[in-house]
Amino acid sequence: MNTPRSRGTGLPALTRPDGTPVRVLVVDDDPDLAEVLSGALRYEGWEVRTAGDGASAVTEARELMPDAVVLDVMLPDTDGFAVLRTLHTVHPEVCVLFLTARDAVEDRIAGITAGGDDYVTKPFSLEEVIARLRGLLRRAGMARQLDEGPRLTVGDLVMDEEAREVTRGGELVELSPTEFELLRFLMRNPRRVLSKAQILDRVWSYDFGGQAHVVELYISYLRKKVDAGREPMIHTVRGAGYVIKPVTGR
Amino acid sequence: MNTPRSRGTGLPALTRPDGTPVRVLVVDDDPDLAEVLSGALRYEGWEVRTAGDGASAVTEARELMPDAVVLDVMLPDTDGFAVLRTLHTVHPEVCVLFLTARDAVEDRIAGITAGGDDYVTKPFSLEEVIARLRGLLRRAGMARQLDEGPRLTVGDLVMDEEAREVTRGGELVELSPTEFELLRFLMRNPRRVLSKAQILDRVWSYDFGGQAHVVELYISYLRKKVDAGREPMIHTVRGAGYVIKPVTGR
DNA sequence: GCAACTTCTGAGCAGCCTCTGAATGGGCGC
DNA sequence: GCGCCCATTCAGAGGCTGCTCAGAAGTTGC
Repeated sequence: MNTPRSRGTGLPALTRPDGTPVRVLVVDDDPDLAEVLSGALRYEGWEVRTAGDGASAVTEARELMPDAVVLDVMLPDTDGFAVLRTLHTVHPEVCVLFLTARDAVEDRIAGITAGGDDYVTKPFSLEEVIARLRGLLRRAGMARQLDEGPRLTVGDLVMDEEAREVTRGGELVELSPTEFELLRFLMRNPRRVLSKAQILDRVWSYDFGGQAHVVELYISYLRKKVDAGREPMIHTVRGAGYVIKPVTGR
Repeated sequence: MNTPRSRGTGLPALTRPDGTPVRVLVVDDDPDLAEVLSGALRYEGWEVRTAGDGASAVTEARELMPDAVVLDVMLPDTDGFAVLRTLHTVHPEVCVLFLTARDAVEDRIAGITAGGDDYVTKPFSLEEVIARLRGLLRRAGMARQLDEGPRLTVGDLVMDEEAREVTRGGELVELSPTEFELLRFLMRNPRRVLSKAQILDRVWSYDFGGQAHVVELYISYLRKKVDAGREPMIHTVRGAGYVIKPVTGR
């Protein structure tokens, strides 16, 4: 009860300095997407509210005083830039993660994100959004009390998220982007069996239409690189999914 | 917790002698530009306020007692020089960084800035503004506890910001202005993967409309000069961006 | 006003990454 | 022990990313 834990992951939750849950506001005019996002963020143990347009976003923000805002650039009433400015005048400390279409006018985004803010292009994977948000909050000084900082460790497997570097037993392991994200998801849930459906939902973009077969494929890629010639850390649970756990700890 | 760190970078933050964050006032009548600037400065771990005209600038300055002011020369009510004079009577210690159009009366600027202040011509890059501000504050005796002064080091790569000189393993490396600024940004964030979008935001002018392709190009220029025939320090992380790190450091 | 340099665009190319399909292997229920 | 089904792996197509070259346009300094 002392170290707060997020509901979903086995890791200590990322909380505010006073121990209360991180507060996030999700702003998107697509209710389905907002629902998926807020579900995933609640799973992280965070307090989430949603808004469908710029006006209610500002209202909600005033009331909730969120630590971070996930903000679609294209809104029915205004654009994200105006909302950002209002938010910052109301609450200068808030971090903003923008959601934008890949081919959207990137130069405008470029200006917006110049500060501590960040953006993700649609379609994104939930892991990516969560990772970016965690990065933003960490950099804003939110992570303080519990930090392993930006480093994930399972046994002798270490992932440095900022440097995007993975080592096993001190040896460098080179991973492709998807492999990296898959491993990150596994490592953020050590000793927990993750179903292929869960993995697909989290690691692949929400509009991915493919089969669960890709997960198997990428697990096999990971094994070749991470477990190669060593005591395996990635295990199959037949009919259920996959787990990662330290070799000794069993 | 002893050495204060800036929010964004892993570097020690530049703070006031008493350890509190540097305080900066941004004065520009373009709210978008003011927003981008203050975002970037907050990212450095500084305390920022903004003002849109000369009158509120003076009011804000009286209240905040900033260490530095970023001041647009063209303001709706007065010009920057009048503001400067008022500021100096209120608060003689303050440093001023002027923002000015390229073809503005440069001799007037030159006269004013003789007194230790500095100026940057629009359109500027955020890295440039930040570097100038750091320089001003350092020269005003703000740098105190930390570091290295005007020298950045990553492995055997050394950058002297004031002399605008770069050496690798003692050998001089000659760089064009853009190359220099790109390398500075990389070296201020060692071991951290920087996306092309991030790099564009920071190193190129805020009005640059071009593509991320230029970043690749300039990275290749840098490699030819910095890594030429040596163990490479600049690494590509496919799908993520670029990192600089010392060769030995793994 | 000329020369040297700097910056940026476009095109081509090489290699990597992702995903599909199919063949093979292995565990588990019956 | 048999057969089914789940899981693993291979091979290859296609797309995409990043690197480099060449050249045009703009800028600076003499």
